[in-house]
Amino acid sequence: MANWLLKSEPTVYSFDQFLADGTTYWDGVRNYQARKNLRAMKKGDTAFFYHSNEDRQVVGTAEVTREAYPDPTDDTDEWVVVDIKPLKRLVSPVSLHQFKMDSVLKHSALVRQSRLSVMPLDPAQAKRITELASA
DNA sequence: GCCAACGTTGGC
DNA sequence: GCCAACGTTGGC
Repeated sequence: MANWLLKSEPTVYSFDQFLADGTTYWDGVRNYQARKNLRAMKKGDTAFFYHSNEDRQVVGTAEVTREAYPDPTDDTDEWVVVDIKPLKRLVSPVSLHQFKMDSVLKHSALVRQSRLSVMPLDPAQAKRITELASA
């Protein structure tokens, strides 16, 4: 089972809204690398939910419930979405600053490729986020 | 609000 | 196919 990180601006779509919705499709991806990652997501995979801009921290987890299918908000049929449902809110959110300070997480795509919105995490990185989140 | 990083577009 | 111009993202 793979681990992913999804970015969202809290003013556009927050984790609170996601919890209220119960499920959502992850739309609006218009970047080839992000699309490649979306297509690689499998049902049952875990995704960490990161608030960009104002918040700049990982605030919760989600599970992939449906693999990539055409983005309903896209007329060109070129882009895809996945369905996800919330798992839980983190006890302690993990900030971008913590990522940069951490010997494992500083190598993650979140730090190295700040503009990528859908990115993979390796097992060590996912484990480390979980550790920090429950501390 | 500014700016760096980076992706896309279009002229040649 | 190259590269300058431009637009967008996201951290600070």
